[in-house]
Amino acid sequence: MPENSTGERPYHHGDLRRAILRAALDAIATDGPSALSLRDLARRAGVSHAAPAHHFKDRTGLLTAIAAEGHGLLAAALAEAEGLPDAGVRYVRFAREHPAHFQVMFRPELLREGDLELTTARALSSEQLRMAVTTARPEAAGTDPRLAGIAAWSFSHGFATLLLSRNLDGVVGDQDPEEVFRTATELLFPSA
Amino acid sequence: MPENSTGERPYHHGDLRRAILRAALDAIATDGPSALSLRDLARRAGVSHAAPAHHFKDRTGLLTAIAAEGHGLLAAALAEAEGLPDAGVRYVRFAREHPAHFQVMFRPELLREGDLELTTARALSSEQLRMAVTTARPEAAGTDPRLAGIAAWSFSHGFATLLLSRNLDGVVGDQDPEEVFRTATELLFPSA
DNA sequence: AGGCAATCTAGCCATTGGCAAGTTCCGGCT
DNA sequence: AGCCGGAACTTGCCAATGGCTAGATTGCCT
Repeated sequence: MPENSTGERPYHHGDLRRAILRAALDAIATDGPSALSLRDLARRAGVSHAAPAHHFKDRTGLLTAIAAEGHGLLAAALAEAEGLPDAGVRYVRFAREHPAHFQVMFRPELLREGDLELTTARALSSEQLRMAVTTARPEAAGTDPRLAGIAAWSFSHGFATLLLSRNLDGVVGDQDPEEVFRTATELLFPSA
Repeated sequence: MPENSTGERPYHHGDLRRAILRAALDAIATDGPSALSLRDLARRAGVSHAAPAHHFKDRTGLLTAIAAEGHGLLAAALAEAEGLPDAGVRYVRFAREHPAHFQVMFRPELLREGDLELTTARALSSEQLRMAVTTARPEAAGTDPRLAGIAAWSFSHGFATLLLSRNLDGVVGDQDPEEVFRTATELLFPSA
């Protein structure tokens, strides 16, 4: 008898997986992945401490699921990009809009490397990365696209990383980070 | 009586602080900062589990000390740089030679932000960063040095980060990462 | 209606970080 | 020399965590 009147929660949560994910993203965004506590997530969702394990095997499983989701979101964002600079802007925007995903996606030591969902999602996003570089620089046919890709990715990734870790606060000031990135991009890739 | 003949360790370690630091750098370099266990470090050094706390208040204190040391090392490395591209190369080289330091230095959530040693060491390295940019680009007088600094730092930091997190393995292959970075730099900063 | 599998709970264990109180030792001062 | 203050280290403790196992509950499918 669920005693549904007031306060009493039903035995089955209904959407625990998503609830845990939401809480995890929230916690990671504010305190980083290291501070993530499965038991705390369970408490927030109002379930027992062992409940999360049923949806994500372990801590690593949870982080892996987040990383996979992140790669999917990133791939979608990059797919709409028009030109290399725009792809970079979208990369940075993704990092700002999904800081928790971003902080987890590129940390192999936190992830279950063999995971299928992760592998396929990662393949998607890398493919978009590659696409953005190869299709968008017809005028620079002489340069190695592989090298250009490394350069563009390093630049965007570095900016996003430094931004999220608040290491650019002093330099960017109150300007819009996205705009700063855009102008910096024009400095490095004077194609536009 | 220390019973110095065989096996028996003296009550005082002699150089515990350094021993703990060495062990910590080792552990972080292989498993990342999240996997760091104070008790494990104590075991490795052959002391009790509470001994480390005497030299570094807590986990945060240890990581803060490492970060401060790292900023000092980075500042020293950058001080010898000749030109912006060379500074970038040295930045990447520093990350490869001191991966543990590098992985900790730019993670505020792991550090005691008020710490004096950290603050001063960080001031040193940022100053060298700024120097490398402002002094090395006389021909591009028109461009905002602040923006050029962001661009250069983002690029170098991104490359170093992606390299350490093994996200460039597939792209760099068996080439020398430093050489790859150098040629990528020439692509972005066609001054050389 | 019956049963099965997914979902969730309860309890246990090893490990960890951090704190407090006690012990050993070094070094300086008289 | 003797002593004494403080630094270096230890032992013991507590709360919290991740992960495992066994058991309870429930929705769903036939």
